[in-house]
Amino acid sequence: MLDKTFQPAAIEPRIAAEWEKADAFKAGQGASGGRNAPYSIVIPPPNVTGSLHMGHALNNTLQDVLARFERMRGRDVLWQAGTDHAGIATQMVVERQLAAQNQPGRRDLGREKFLEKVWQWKAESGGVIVNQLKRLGASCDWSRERFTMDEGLSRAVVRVFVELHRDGLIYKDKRLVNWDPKFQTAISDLEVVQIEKRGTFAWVSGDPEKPFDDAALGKALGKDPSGQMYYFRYPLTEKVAGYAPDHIVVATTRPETMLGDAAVAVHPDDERYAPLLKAGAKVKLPLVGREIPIIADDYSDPAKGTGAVKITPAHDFNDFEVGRRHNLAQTNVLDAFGKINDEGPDSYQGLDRFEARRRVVADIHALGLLEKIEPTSHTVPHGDRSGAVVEPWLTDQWYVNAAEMAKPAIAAVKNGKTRFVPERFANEYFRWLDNIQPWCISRQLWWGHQIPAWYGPDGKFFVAVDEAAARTLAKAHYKSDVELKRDEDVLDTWFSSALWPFSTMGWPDQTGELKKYYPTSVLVTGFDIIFFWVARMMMMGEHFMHDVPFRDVYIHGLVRDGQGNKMSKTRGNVIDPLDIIDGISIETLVAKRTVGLSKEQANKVEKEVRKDYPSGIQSYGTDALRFTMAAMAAQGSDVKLSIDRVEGYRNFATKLWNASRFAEMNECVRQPDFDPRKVTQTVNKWIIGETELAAKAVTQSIEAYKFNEAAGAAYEFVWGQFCDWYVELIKPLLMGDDETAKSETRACTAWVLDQILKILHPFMPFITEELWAHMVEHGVARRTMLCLSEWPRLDGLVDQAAADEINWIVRLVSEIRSVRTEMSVPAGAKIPLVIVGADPALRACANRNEDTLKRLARIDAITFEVTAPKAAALIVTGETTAALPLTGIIDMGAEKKRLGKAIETANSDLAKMDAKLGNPNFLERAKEDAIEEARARKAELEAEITRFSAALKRLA
RNA sequence: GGGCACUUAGCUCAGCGGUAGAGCACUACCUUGACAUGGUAGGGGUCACAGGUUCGAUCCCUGUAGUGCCCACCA
Repeated sequence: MLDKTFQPAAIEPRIAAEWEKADAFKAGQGASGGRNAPYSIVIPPPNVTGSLHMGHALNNTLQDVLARFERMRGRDVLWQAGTDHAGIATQMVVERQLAAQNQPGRRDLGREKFLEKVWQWKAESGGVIVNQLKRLGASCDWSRERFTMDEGLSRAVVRVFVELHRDGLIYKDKRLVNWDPKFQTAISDLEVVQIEKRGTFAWVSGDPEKPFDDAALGKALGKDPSGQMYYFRYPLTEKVAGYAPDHIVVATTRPETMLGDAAVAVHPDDERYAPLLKAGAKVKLPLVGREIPIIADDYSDPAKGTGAVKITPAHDFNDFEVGRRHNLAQTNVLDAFGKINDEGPDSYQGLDRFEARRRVVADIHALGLLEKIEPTSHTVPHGDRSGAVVEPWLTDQWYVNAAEMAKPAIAAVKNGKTRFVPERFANEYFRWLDNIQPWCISRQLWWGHQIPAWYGPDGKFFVAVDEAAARTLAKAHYKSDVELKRDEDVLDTWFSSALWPFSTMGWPDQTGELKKYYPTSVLVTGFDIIFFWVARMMMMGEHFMHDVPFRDVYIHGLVRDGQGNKMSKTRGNVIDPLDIIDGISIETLVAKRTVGLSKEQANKVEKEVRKDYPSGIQSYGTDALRFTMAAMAAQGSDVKLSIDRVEGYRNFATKLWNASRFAEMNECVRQPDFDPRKVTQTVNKWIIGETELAAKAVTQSIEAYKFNEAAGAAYEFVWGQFCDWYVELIKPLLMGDDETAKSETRACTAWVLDQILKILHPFMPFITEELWAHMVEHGVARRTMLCLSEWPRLDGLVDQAAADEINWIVRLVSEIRSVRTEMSVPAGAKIPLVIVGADPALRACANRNEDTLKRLARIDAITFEVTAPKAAALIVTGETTAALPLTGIIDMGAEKKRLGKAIETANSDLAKMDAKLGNPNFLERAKEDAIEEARARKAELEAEITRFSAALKRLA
C-alpha cells in the first residue's frame, strides 16, 4: 500500500539507485532499444569548483525534460556529461585552501608541485557538482563523463591549437590587452565588466576659499580614486604666436598614465589650437620632463574636455591606435602588479597605480599645473573574477583571428543550419560576431592547457603537438639541436569549452559517436554565455567538423528570487536548490546565508531570512522543484522563483500520489489486453479522449520548447480533468453492481494513470517512476522502468458524443453547486432536482447519469416536468433548463436577486452581440466562423434571458 | 550614445485579432469512503498611456512614460 502522503526523501535515493543499476541512461538505447534516430545534447559543463545553484537546476531540468521525453519516444539519447576545469576559479580555490591551511603558496611550491595540489583537490572535491546534478535526476550518460583537462580532451586542444596556428588563425602579437593586476594575467574582452563610477568632488584653481591641500586631495582621491576628472596644464616648450597661454590643458580620469604620455592630440580643424599645430609646438611633460609633440588627429573631439587629449599609447586602447598612426613611443609605466615600473620617475617607482594617482595629482598641483577637478561619471573596467580594476597593458599574447572564424559561424545561423529559440537571440549573436575583436587566448596561469609552443634561444618559437615534434622543427630551422623552452602560459578556459561538442565524442579520432551524435540536437543554455561559449563552439565546430555543433540553441533566462531580484550573496536571497529538495532549519539557513558577510550585512540578511522563512524551508522534493522550473520557464523570460510556487507543485505531486492511492484501493489494475478503443462506458470514452488531447498538447509543447505550456497542460489534465472529474464520476460505477462496467472502469483508470505517469515523467521523474513500479504489486509486472517505457502515441480516441455528455454533466453539476451555495443550502443537505421540458434524448441522458448527478450535486431525486415548479431556483445550461424546488429553504429575495443579476449579465453580453451583428461591415467582412459564433452566442443568450425572465415572473 | 525586451487580478506571471486566464494570496462553507499538502463556491482586471490600422485591438503599427537587460564610449 502507498503511504498516505508522498515523502520525496523516502523514494528519491532508491529510484536514483535503480536507474543507475539498470544503466538506464546509457547512450545507445532508448524505449525501442535505440533503434531509432539519435538524439544528443552536451551538458554545459559546470565548473569543477562549482556547487549546484538555481541556474543549474533550471538548465538541467530543461535538458532532462528533453532527454527523458526523447528517450521515451524511442530516440537513442546521448546526454553528454562532464565538468570544466575553470582556470582562474579553480586556481583561486586551491590557493585559498593552501592559505587557509597555512601551507606554502603557489609561488613557493612552484608550478609542478602546485598543479599536483590542484589535481589532488580535483580528486577529492571535484565530484561535488556531479553528485548534485544526479540528485536533480539529470539523466546524463554518467559513464561517459568527461573533464576538459582529461587526456583525450587535452589532445583535442593541442591539435586544434596546432592546426589553427598552421592556418594562420592563431598568432602571437604584441598589443594592448586587458590586464588583471590581481591575478597578473591577461583576460579577454568578455571577462571585463564595466562598473559605473561617479565622483562628487569639485575644485577650481585659484579659489582662495577652497585651497587644494592634503585634506582636499584625500577627499578627491580618498578610498576610490575613480569618478573624478583632472585637468592638467602641460607647459609649452616655447611661446607660440597667436596662442595666448603658455600651456595646453588636458583632462584625464587616470592621472598616473600621464607618466607614459607620448603626445597631446588636437583636432586638425580646431581653430583654438591651429597656431600650435602650425608652429609644430611641443609641450614639456610635467614630472617626467620629456618633450612630447602636439599632433593633429581626428580622434580628438573638440567638443569633449578641452579638445586637447593626452595620448598614452601603452595604456589606452584608443591612444594605442593614435600612437600607431603617428609612430609614437609606447612607454609602458606599469608592471604586472599595477605598480609604476622603472620607466616612471625615480620617486614613483614601485608605487601602486592608485597611490601614484594621488602623487601625480599632488605633485602637479605643487607645480601650479592643476587647473581643476570635476566630478564625473564614467565606467571603469573590472576583471569579472578578481573584481580588480583592469589595466590596458602592452604584452605579447596569443590571439585567435576571431573575425575570420566568425564568418562560417554567422553564415550557419543566417542560413538556418542552427536555429536560436527564441529567435531574437540570433540578433544578439550576429551583433557580437559582426564586430568581433581578436580573441586573446593566453592566460598567465598554471592551471589549464599549456600552450604547445616551444622557444629556441633566439626567441623563435615552434608550435607542435609535443616537444619531440617541436624539436624536429627546431632542428630543421637551426640545423642543430638547441635547448627549447615551452611557453609557460595556458589557454583561456573557454578555448577547450569551445571544442566540447566534438572533443567529448572522441575527436580528433573519427569515432562512431561523432558519426552518430554530431551535430547534437540541441544546446540548452543561458543568454549570459552566448558569446563566451555558444559563438565559440559554432566557430570551432564549423572549422573542424565542417558542420554546426547543434541544430537548435534554446536560450533560457536567469533564475531570480520571488520579487525579481538577482540572487546574490550580499543580498542574502540565494536559494539553494538542495534546500528546497531536502528542507533546512531556520538556524542552519541563517548561518548559511550569512557566512562570509560583514556583521552589518549579516544582520540585515538574517532579518530578511527570518521574515521570509520563519520556520526554515521544508522539504519539497526534487520533483516539485523541477516542475516549478519547467512551469516557470516561459520562452525568453527570467524565472522568478518563489517557495509558494514550489509548494503548489509539491501539492500537485501529493495529489497525483493520492489519485494513485485511490486507484490502488479500488483495485484499478493494469490489464495487458486493455484496448482504449473498445470501452463502452461514456465516462471512460471521455477520459480516454481527454488523455489523447493532453498527451498531444504535452508532446507538441515540448517539441516547441514551450516547457511552461507542456507542464501546464499536464497539470490541468491531471488535476482539473482526471482528479476533479473522472475520479468523482467513476465512483458510482466502482461502487455499483454492474460488474462489467466496474471491471472496464478499473482497467481504464489503470490505463489512464499509466499515460499520466508517462506524460509527467520528464518533469517529475522520481514520483512517477515510484508509482509506476508500485503498481506492480497488484498488476502485471512491469517489463521496463518508466524512464524506458514508450511515450503515449494516441490518436483517434476522441468520442465527441461522450465528450458532450460528460460536459453536460459537468456544467449541470457546477451550476447546481453554485446555486446551492448562493441559496445557502447546507452543504450536506440533499435536495430534489426537476428537469424541465426535457426531450426523450435528454431524459435518457439524465437517467443514464442519475447516480452521478445525485452524488456529485447532492440530489435525492430527479423528476421531469413540463414547466418549472413555483418557489424553485432556476438553472439554465445550454439547452437544459432545470429547477431546484427549495420550498422552505429558498430565500425568495435571494433568488430574485440572483435571477436579476443573471439577466443583467446576459443582457449586457447580448447587447454586445447585437451591436456586432447589427454592423453591416461585420457581416460583410468578418470570417464566416466569427459570424456563426456570434449568431449562436446571441441565440443562446436570448434563450437564457427568456427562461430566466419567466422564472422571475413566476416568483413575482 | 546604440540595440533589445517588458508594462495584464493584491503578488508572480501565462495568453491572444472575435465571451480576459493560472498559481499563490483573499472570502464563505465543508473533516463526504484518494487527498485538509484537500474539496466546493466566490470576490477581484477601462490588459501602462495616446494615436493609427481593422468590421472588430489587451493582441498588429507609431509615439509617450516607466522598468529591466545587452553592447559601446568616456577627455
